[in-house]
Amino acid sequence: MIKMKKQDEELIAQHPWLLDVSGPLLAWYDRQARILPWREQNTPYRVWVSEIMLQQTRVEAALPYFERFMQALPTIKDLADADPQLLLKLWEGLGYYNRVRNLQAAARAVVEKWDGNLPDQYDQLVSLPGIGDYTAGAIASIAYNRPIPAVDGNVLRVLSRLLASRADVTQPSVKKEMRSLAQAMIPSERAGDFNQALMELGAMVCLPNGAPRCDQCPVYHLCRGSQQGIAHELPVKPPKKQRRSIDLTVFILICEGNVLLRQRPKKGLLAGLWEFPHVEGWITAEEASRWVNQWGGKVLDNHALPKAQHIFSHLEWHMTAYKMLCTSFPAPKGYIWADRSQLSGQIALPSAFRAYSKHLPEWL
DNA sequence: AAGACGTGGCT
DNA sequence: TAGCCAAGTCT
Repeated sequence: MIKMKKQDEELIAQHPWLLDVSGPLLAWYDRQARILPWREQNTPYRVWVSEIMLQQTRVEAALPYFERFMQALPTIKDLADADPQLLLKLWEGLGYYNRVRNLQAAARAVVEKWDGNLPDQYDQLVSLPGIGDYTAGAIASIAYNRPIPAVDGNVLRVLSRLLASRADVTQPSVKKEMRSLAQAMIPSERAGDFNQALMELGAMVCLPNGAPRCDQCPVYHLCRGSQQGIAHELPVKPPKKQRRSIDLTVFILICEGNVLLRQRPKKGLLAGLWEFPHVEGWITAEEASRWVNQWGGKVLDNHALPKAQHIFSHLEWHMTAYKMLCTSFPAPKGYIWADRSQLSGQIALPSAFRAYSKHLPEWL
């Protein structure tokens, strides 16, 4: 029996009926759980990689990446030794690219400190880069069946509704309380299944956007939110702030079957990925040609492309672009002339330029 | 504490 | 169309 902190005991004592959730929830999970590759084979490494991929990312989006990643890098040692550019290529299009950098940094630490074996202790897991409170709990419980809570957005939503709580779930203090409650709810013999069942319920039944499918819920009878008719209003979150908007002019420079690309800085947005050269603001075709002249090339043909936009979480790019066929010139420092095969095998381009990059096969 | 950090799907 | 938001972490 895991010892509970005194505050935790008092907290769950206020909601003793929450202890009735695990029974029906696990019975539902046993019937309805999706078959997922990291569930079929829940080795610590596979669980770890899946949890990192699933951070702020839907299962359907992560699925193809997971299979490819595990095939390319079957062990933690392989991950530790991998070429960082290959890692970015394996992550291309998944977003939040720091995740894969941290994954490798953590793999190297695991090889050094624990001979390549992922630890099973929360404190050791949470000390690794990219593994926060949620992920440490998820790995400890799912891979090692340790009774540690794994409270993600799904669980916050499910618990808010079960409790009919209007507390702001983005507040760390509220998350902390939810973690304490989730901790107390864990049946120690099936910790991993219970945590996954809570998340699965949130993903499949207790849906966000005011659309819970309460008629399908195995713990409907225990849910204060549905009893009070407010489940669809929960959880409560503060309104989002407005995004910053940036105008960009993108240069698609093409010369003899190659396109000019440059690597983004090591830190910040899309760090380390490759991109089309661009300048801030919208400029004319003549001004764009002048940039090429400055690099030592002559524009043979200049074609304005349709405007495109890309929405990030915190900013928006409004892009216009010129496709310019030009004479050969040496790539400036930090730039490369990339051909088709490099693009398909080594160069990781962010989806932000997809409106233009999708045409590269025809242009090269 | 609040903002940076991607992307795609759904309403 | 525009907004919401998903198995969060780091600074």
